[in-house]
Amino acid sequence: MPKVTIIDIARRAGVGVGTASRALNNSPDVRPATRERVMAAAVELNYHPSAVARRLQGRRSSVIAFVHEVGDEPAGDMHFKDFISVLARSCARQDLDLLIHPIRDGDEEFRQSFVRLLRGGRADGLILADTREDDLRIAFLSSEDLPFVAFGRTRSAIDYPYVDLDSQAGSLEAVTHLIEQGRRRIGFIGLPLHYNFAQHRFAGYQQALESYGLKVDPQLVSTNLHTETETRAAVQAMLNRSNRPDAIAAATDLLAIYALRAIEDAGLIPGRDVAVVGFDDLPLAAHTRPSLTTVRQPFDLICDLLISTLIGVIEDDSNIPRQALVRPTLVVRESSAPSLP
Amino acid sequence: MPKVTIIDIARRAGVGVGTASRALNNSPDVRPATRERVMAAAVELNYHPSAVARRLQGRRSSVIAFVHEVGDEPAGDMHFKDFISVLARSCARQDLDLLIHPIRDGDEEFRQSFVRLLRGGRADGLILADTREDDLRIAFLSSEDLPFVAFGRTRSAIDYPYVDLDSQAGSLEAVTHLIEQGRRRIGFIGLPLHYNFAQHRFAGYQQALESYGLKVDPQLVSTNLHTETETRAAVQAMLNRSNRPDAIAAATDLLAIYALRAIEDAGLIPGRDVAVVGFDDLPLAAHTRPSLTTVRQPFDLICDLLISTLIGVIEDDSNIPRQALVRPTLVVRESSAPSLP
DNA sequence: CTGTTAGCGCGTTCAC
DNA sequence: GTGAACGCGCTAACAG
Repeated sequence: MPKVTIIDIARRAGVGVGTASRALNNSPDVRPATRERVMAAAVELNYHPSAVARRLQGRRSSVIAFVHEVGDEPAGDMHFKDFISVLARSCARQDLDLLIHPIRDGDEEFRQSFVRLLRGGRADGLILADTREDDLRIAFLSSEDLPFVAFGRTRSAIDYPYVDLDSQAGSLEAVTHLIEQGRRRIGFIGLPLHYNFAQHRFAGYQQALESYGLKVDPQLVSTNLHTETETRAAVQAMLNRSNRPDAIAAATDLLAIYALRAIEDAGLIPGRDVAVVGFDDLPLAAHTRPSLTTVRQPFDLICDLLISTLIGVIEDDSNIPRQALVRPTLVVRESSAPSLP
Repeated sequence: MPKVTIIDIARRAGVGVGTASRALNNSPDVRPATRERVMAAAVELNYHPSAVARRLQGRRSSVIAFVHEVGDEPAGDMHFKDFISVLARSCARQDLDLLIHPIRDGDEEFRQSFVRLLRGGRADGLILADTREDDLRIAFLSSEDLPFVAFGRTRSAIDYPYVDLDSQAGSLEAVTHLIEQGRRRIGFIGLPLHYNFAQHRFAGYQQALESYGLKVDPQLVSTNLHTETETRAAVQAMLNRSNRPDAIAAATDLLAIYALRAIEDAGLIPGRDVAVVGFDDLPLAAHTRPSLTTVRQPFDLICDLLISTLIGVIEDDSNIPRQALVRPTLVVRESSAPSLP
């Protein structure tokens, strides 16, 4: 079966290709009757316009690439599938295709592939995930003036487009919630601080305590956690102190879940004796026992912002803000019950 | 900065566009000296060929789409990121771009988008994940004669291209390993059997027992597990029987990890009193305590096969087998220690 | 309102 | 060996 082009449907409808094109793209200047005939011809011949030809001709952008790093975090990434799916849906709404482009952790060969992608017209813009403190990719893209938006801030000096979760605000809200539940000795378990969001989440914790006149007890803070084993050990250590915490704020749901278990192992009742809050609202979080109070990232909003921002950058539209911060929402569940009198 | 095309570099090198093209694509009929000049001009002008124009002109395929379903499994999908990353690398090796195309669980509107993708030239072929027993997408693609390859068999009557893991063989090997370690009463915990791989994994378990003349005790089999809670309850029930199992085979690492915990909770030592094997070799599996014996999916091989098969289908190359079954490998760790005498 | 024509950037004939 | 010309499928610009 030969490929059916716009010429075929034009002939079939007895019109010129120009008219056919206009009819198909519902341009206003077409007589309804003519449009009908063209549309009919299109379905009859099972016509589907070539996206490639469209792009060559030089119209609107049509594909963007999602760039993420792939390292070897032992915990996998339970977010990824959901996030990418939401992002893809956001793209679809804008009639954009989503390309996936993983780069190896620390590998610096991204330059070639970025250029190939963008200059070669395979994609019109990049969404950068897993941003680091000093991100070479951002520096490179900025210097080459290639269109991108980062998901996550860095502490780079350059002013680049990004969308980020306001982790600090989320953490602040979660810990404030603990305090309002009557908790006073609140510990913190976190990821290595070279992740920006890890810093922000820790900062929110500090801010919450300070605003209530509570002191941050260094003994109750552990911020360099990687594995489950490390985390449980850290929590255990806190619990063994004579003046043990009555609540623990975790930088991540995963850490929070480990904490839940460690608390149980120590013979205490998580949620009652020691309250716990997480961060991320993994699908898992609603199913733990006790279910986990946590901070939810509004993926839909983030993805929409990511795309609209990127489009703004691509089209050089100065009306669209180049930066956006998204407030997360607190989801209260069982693990943060009020403190017993 | 204006877009630099092949014409620019031709002029710059003082040759015709034809020659420039040949030089760039290292066609044999070009004098070395000429080629040098062209190449030099290309780097000088920072030239990057337009992938779009290339495709329009009608050369080789350049992008394939990965289609997956997104439902609401509570456990997230810890595989996804790794898998997609490996797949993307396989694509990159073939100079292919990878498009991501999620469809909602059970949503039947995929037809339009598939056609738009394939007929519209946005992608040249599809990789179908999350295949179901009776998969409408496969039926549709086959009937429309659109190029695709499925990751996973179904029990469809149609003969379609697929790559799949030989789950049964993997499960057989794992359970055989348990038996050889001296285990005799082996339980099985599995996912709902409407997943094809769930059936295969269960079948492998049965096959192993039978080949050693052991009976499958229905009391020791639970195959409709979803959540951690359900799984722990199921394992607990097995453990409470007077004649408790001395090993448990799980259809999934996640289930296996839940089992590990349930065994601990029952006051038994996992790996010693009750051996456990999983399936998948999640990054997590090496870090549990005891570390988890499991069955590893060779992602690299699977991805390469997926792509080569798909290319075969696209190019209608009858030399490339349309079906492939990949044997997984057993990874022995601590959770399957020998049975005590 | 509609038909015709000129590119978009490239690979590929076909003559030289 | 190399240059010129054509066509991939489509949209935009210009005539009618």
